[in-house]
Amino acid sequence: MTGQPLPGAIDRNSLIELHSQISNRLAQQDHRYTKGRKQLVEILARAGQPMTLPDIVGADPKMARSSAYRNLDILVRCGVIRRINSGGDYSHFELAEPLLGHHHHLICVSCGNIEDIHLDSDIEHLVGKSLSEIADRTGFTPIQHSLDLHGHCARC
Amino acid sequence: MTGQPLPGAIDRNSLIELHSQISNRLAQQDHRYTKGRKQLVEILARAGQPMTLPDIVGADPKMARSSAYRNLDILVRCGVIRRINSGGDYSHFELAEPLLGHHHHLICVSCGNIEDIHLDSDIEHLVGKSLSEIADRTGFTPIQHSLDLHGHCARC
DNA sequence: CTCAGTGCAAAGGATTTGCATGCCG
DNA sequence: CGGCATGCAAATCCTTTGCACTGAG
Repeated sequence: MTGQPLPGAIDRNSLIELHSQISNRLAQQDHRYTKGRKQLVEILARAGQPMTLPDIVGADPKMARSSAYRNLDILVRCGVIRRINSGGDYSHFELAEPLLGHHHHLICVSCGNIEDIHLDSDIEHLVGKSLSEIADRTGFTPIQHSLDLHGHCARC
Repeated sequence: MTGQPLPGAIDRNSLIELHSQISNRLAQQDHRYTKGRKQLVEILARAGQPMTLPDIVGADPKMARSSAYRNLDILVRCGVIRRINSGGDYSHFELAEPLLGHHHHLICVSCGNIEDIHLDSDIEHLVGKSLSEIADRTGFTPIQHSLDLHGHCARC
């Protein structure tokens, strides 16, 4: 694997490799990697940060809202995209961690914007160990953890 | 301050003291601590874990949904209750951290249930330091952080 | 009397779904 | 051809809001 994850998956994997990975994942679940789905991935990859549905449709106005939601849902189920519920009006979507690297979020409670941040790997390790101990103890099967900082962004 | 927070605020503060604290907070913002609001707090305190609106109204069927939402909103604004958007159909509500103590969540992606967990204080300290460094660097003003473990609970 | 709080009913709005059509394999 | 994928429109359903009424001070 490569080292420190960077904002925007485009820098880590060429788009071609990215699409190829995703195509395989979809195929495993009997889904096609159609033009609309490819387009969703490219928009999110280009943005390099979580986007709302209006953001996404704004980036490609000829994309139908229902198709966007439907395809995002499929991509989420296939582990390609992650959905973040910030509590604002819209959910946010970003490329999943296997593609984007493990990271966390700054969530602005005023404007609802979300930005990616990265923690020191030592701390990540400690947190991970701590959480898996708790999971063991309670019979919980972990998938992922989220660590978000809520507050006011520099502009608000 | 008292030591390690316990599940269920009833164990830490007698209900009377709890109500008194909350009453003051509400008064500061020119709100009354009415019967309905008191009832909300008692239901959440008794549960000792995050509840959805149906849970809450189920615990007191004569409570009107709209009043419940309205009062929860006011209590959230006054820092008495915290709202958690897990991504399921309903939001969850629990007593805020000043009353319940700092803690985190196990979120079941199957059944949507949320359970409180507590982390080792050393780790909390490291995470807190790390996050405030990031906040400083980016001009972000932190209010709180959330650290949730997503996965499947023992029953699912 | 005043005005916040309450409950009912209705509206709002993000997200989902039904259905006819289009398109890739 | 067969069946998934798409887009439009309509439905869903959690949550908020309008409005008349009640009750505490």
